[in-house]
Amino acid sequence: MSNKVTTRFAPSPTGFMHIGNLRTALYSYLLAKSQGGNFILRIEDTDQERLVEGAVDVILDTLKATGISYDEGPLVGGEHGPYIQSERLPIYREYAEKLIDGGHAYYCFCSKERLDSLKDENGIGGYDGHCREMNYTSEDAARHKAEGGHVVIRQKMPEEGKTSYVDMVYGEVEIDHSELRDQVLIKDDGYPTYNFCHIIDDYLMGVTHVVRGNEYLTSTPKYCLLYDAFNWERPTYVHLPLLMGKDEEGKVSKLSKRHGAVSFQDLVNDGFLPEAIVNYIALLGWCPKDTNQEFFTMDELKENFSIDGLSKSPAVFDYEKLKWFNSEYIKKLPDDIYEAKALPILDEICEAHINTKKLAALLHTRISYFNEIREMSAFVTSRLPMSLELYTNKKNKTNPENCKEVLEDCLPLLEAVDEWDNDTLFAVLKDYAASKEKKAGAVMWAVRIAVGRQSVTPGGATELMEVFGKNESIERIKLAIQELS
RNA sequence: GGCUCGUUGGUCAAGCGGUUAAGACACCGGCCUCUCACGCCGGUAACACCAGUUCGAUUCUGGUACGAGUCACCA
Repeated sequence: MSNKVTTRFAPSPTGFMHIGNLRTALYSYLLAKSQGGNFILRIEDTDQERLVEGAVDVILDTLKATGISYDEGPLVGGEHGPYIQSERLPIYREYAEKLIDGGHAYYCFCSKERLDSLKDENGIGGYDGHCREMNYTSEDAARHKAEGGHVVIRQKMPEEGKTSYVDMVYGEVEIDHSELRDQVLIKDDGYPTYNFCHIIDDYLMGVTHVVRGNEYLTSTPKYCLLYDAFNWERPTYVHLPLLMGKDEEGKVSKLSKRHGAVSFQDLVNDGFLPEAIVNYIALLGWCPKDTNQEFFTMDELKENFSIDGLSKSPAVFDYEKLKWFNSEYIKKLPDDIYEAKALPILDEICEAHINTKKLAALLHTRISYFNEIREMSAFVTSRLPMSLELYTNKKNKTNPENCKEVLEDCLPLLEAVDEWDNDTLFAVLKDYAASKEKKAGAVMWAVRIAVGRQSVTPGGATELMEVFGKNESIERIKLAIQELS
């Protein structure tokens, strides 16, 4: 086994990629790649009750979209395969038996019902060591099983003393053995628990640095004990601060579905760019050294990543800042790529006479995610109900009365326009304003409100008219005059 | 409840014994402008608390408070 830094990402195929998991994958990947190391993808599908069809593809697709490539794993293979835990069952069984032989584990026959009865009203508590000294043999276990009984293998925790380890982020963590329960290693259905198989796999796959969420901080001593029982060298632990979400009341807790769109797919479906998502989450819990840079490509992240930039305290996922990052990425998109994403949405919601290309251009600097185009284009797809109040603007000294005048004056001028484009329209209205000794703004305001029918529009009066085309623009102005009468 | 970890503006965060305590998002103001946005300029706003160590603590130690995580035949 080489000394190369080796990390892994070991998700459960749950059917969606939680943004917190994605961040763990990112950091794990970056830790390896920042040191020229190896990155492994392993699928942890030992919970048969939670299997979801197509879930592995979701993981694979997400990693591909974000540019997190793995050196070993499903599809690409590698020297430590298989990389799907359900295909490694005999391995776990073998090692569990070694532990039993060594006196570090034992068969337990306690039924689920018995275990449940041991819990307190809060659901806390559990196994009481009932089968600890029974020394059931594998024959006993087989017989009990055949008779319809429950059989699991449990780890035998030391009764006294404590175990400690040094985490790269949190420093020394020490847990008293009295806190440790005899955890299940192999379940009744024959599958291993996470607590057991991840250790076997990490060891066998040569993982040097275990990067995972901080929810494992206090259970890690149990894993250390397992390494010790096998006489294996413990890996280096890098626990990550949790990603939190904030609810309406302002309470923070582990980021979850109740906090809104928290899966990578949700975000992408809403029109967030994978690069923007990666950039944002990279900075949630990590900060580069000696620089204030905030825009990072994946290559730049690899160059700059280091463990000592990791934070200890939990970070609240801020949707607003993600939106800002995304809008910056959208603005940087070349026009053709931007249009390829924006136009289909506009074409879907707009009638044929709308100049969607022009509208898309107006929207380019205004949206923070592509689906925002839908709400921002509502005024285009239908003639919004409006209040005449909108015609009143202090700065331009406009009000419903003088706006009506302006519109009546401009209507014939506009009807006479053949070249229906922004520059021509602008010139026409500007000339009109000059001839009447009005402020250009006053004229533009009247027309913009009449055409846009809302206070804030993506673009000025003449830009909107270009988007609407001559017919619709004239119709809207006529409607406005009617409403003002 | 036990145990573990954490605590710099509303949010992300720099800081690693002596600083006017960075920067970003959000927010507010100004400029630009046919509105909004973009862009540019500026502003409001923070070291949880109490002891101790020290000439000096945001930085080190202890305690308190608050927050979070964990205590599964889930990972």
